[in-house]
Amino acid sequence: MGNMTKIRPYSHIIDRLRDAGLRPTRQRLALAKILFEGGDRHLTAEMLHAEVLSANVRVSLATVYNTLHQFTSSGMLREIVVDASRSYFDTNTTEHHHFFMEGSGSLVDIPGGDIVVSKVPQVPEGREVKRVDVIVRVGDA
Amino acid sequence: MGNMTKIRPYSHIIDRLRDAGLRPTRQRLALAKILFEGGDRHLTAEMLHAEVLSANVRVSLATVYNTLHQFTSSGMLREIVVDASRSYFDTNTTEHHHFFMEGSGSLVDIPGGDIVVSKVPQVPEGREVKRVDVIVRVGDA
DNA sequence: GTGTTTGCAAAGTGTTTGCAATTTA
DNA sequence: TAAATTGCAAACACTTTGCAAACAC
Repeated sequence: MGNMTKIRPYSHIIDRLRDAGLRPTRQRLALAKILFEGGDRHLTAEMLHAEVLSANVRVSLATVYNTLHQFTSSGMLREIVVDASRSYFDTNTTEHHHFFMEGSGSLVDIPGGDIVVSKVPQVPEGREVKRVDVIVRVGDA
Repeated sequence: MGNMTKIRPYSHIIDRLRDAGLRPTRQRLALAKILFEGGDRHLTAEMLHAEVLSANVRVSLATVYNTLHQFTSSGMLREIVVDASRSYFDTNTTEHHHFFMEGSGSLVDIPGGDIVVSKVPQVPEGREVKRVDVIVRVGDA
C-alpha cells in the first residue's frame, strides 16, 4: 500500500474548517495543511508565510495573520508569548508547557504531565483561571 | 520620630547606580526613585515615562527605554513577557511568579513558595536553565 | 577636558486595518 | 447574486538608533 499520509484527502481539513464556520478557501487549505499535518509545530506568522510560499501557494502576509487568529479563536491553535515582539502559534492545543531556547528562539514541548504546578493560590475574587503557562528559559548550547 | 521613608537620602540610590557602573544623572535618579522606592512594581516603559513626567522631571521616552535596559542588564529589574507587543519590568528580582489579569493587563505577584513547579525535564544536552516563568492567566472580573 | 549620557527625530519591526477586487456557496 | 475572503498599501504601536548638544567627573 502507498503512503497513507500522502494520499490523504483534503476532506478532513475541509470539515475542520467548516466546523469552525470558515470557508475552505485555497489559502486556508494550504495553511491548514502545513499547520495540521506536520505534527506539533511552533510557528510565527512570518515562518508560516515563508512556508506556504515555498509550497508555491500565493498567500499574503495579511491573510496569514487573519487566518492564524481565526484558527486561534476557534481553538485549533494556541498563541504562545515568550518574546515581546513576536507571537508563536502552537498546533498542540492540549495541556503542556515549553522550553524556550534563547539562542535560536525556538520552542520545544514539555508534555503536560512532565511538569507539575501545584498550590496555585486562589484567584482574586470571582475570577477564573484561563490558563497556566510555564516557560522554561534555556540559555545557548 | 519622623517618617524615615520621606527623609531617606538619595545616597543609597546613588550607590546602587555607581555599583552598576552608571552615573547618577538627574534622569536615572528620578527613574530609580520611582522604581525602587515604591515597593514591588510592574511597569511598562510608557507607564514609567508618564510617571516621571507627572513628578515634573523631564525625561525622554528613549532615555526611559535605555535606562530600563541598563537596570535589567545589571540585575536591578527583571523583564516579564505576557503580551506580545509590550514589555513589563518587575522591580522584584527574587524568585516568584505572576497572575496576569487579561482585562486590565495588570500583573500581580505570586510569592515564590506559593507555586511549586516540579519535575522539570532534563534540558537538552549541555544547556542551562536560565529561569522558569509561570504565568497564571486570569479572565475578567 | 574627556568620556558618558541625553533628547530628538528618524528608522525599524511585527502586526492590524480599510477597502476594492475576487472568490465561494 | 449575496456574503465572505483576499491582497495591497497605508496605518499602527512599541521599540531602537544615529548623532549633536548637554552633562558628570
